[in-house]
Amino acid sequence: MKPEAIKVACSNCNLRELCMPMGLSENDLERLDYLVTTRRKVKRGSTLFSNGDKFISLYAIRTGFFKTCLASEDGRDQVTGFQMAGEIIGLDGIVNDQHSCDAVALEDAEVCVMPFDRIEEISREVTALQHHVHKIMSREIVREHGVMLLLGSMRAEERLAAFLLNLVQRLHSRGFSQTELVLRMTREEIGSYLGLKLETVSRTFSKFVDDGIVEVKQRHVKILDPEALQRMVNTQPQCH
Amino acid sequence: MKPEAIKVACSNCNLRELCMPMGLSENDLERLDYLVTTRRKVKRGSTLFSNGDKFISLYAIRTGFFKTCLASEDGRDQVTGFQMAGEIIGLDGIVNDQHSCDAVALEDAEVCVMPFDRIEEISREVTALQHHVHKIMSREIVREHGVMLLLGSMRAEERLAAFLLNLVQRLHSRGFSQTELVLRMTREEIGSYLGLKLETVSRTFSKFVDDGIVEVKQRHVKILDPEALQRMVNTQPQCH
DNA sequence: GCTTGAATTTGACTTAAATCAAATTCCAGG
DNA sequence: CCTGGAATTTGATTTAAGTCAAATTCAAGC
Repeated sequence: MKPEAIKVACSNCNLRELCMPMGLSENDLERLDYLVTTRRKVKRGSTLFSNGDKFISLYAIRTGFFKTCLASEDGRDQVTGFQMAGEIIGLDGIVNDQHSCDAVALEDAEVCVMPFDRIEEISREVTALQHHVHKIMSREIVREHGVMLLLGSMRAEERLAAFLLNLVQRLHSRGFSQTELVLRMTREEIGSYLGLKLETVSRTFSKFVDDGIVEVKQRHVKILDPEALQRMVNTQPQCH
Repeated sequence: MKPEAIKVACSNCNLRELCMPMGLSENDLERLDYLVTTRRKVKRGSTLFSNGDKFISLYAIRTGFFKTCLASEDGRDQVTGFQMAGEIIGLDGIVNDQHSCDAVALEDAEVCVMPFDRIEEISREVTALQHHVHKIMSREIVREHGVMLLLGSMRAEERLAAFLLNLVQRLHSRGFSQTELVLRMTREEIGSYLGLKLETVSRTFSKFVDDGIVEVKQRHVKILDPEALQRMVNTQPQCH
């Protein structure tokens, strides 16, 4: 796995607004260019890092789509998240200096490699970066709270609705359509993330189609009635 | 809510090993005493902070027991964690400068108030603190991964077994018994955390008692067969 | 353009947990 | 010590999702 030896500059990357703190001075911006040492390409299906790997770097996703998943000793497998361009991956590794999950590319991807000791070094000097790192970690904690709410108290339809809305919202903030998306993952991976079996995911998609809420052609999804999805997520099922 | 005006020193606190980084120089240790501005007492049943409150400080729990919970717009409620002495609470607030969950004391408690701007300031100068803050946040992320696995793929018995083992393990590392514990929360709160209804929690406790795995007298639990619990967590149900 | 294996859909049936309901136990406060 | 409300337990029943199985669609490689 030979890292590409491209010299990289965050300062003129078009994902800057997603990865990096805003409103930096010229001088600080220059410092940040030293965060990313190299880029690394990850082929679809291969792992960026695996459970047990030594933790060295965080990764900013430049292109492509990842899943992170946890495998317990027995065969159980839980997808803990799906990550797309502009998002940071690898935070799980900090606490024990080794990764505790697998990060698998669901399509050919490229990431910016940011050695964590360098992140720590620069954030001692650039306050905006320090804030930013803290916010990224806090955001991940809050996201996971949301997933706990989903897994702990929602029914299958609500889970899938929340999942679809979350995906299009993130895609939309990256300039993609608010109503159409291509799923990068299988029904089984969606199911693992949502705590459902793949058959249930498939059936729930079919139900949405019957109800005229979405159109589904394989992995292509068009959302016809976003409000209906939103209502499912917001509304407690039925109060008897 | 008048904060107590006690001068506080982490350097001779007996929870130091749980809250604070290890192996500091005399000099650095002294700096850390400026982290905690005040202590605050929280009565059983009242909140340390609520969803929407402005985020100012992290809190180190000195005594007592908390739950954090998320309330969605509809009535749904999800307990996202239980926290005990030596643990840090409030990380959810960093990302949006306001808290996104409620922290409720389940018994009379006292916390050390650590203004976050001061944490950031000192961690720019004391590298060990910087590392420590990062590790604490990463640990929370990894903990939540584990909860996702639990909620996404475990059956009721496995969830409760994992819950009990986690509690005694944390209590044990605080010098308490490895086999006996007093639950600080109701069956309903346990259920909310585990994604189960309170009746299911109660039934599962009863089953464990029938099987001779635990003794339960109200909130007092004695674990008779920890290995049995461990097997439940480790072992995939039955492979047909 | 076939072929093959993977992914997906759909149906029939089962089951774990939820729901509804009632009885019991336990405290906290008068 | 007694009382009332909350917490807990237990039982009967329902239901959402899981399981098992088969058919269908799709996509990648020859």
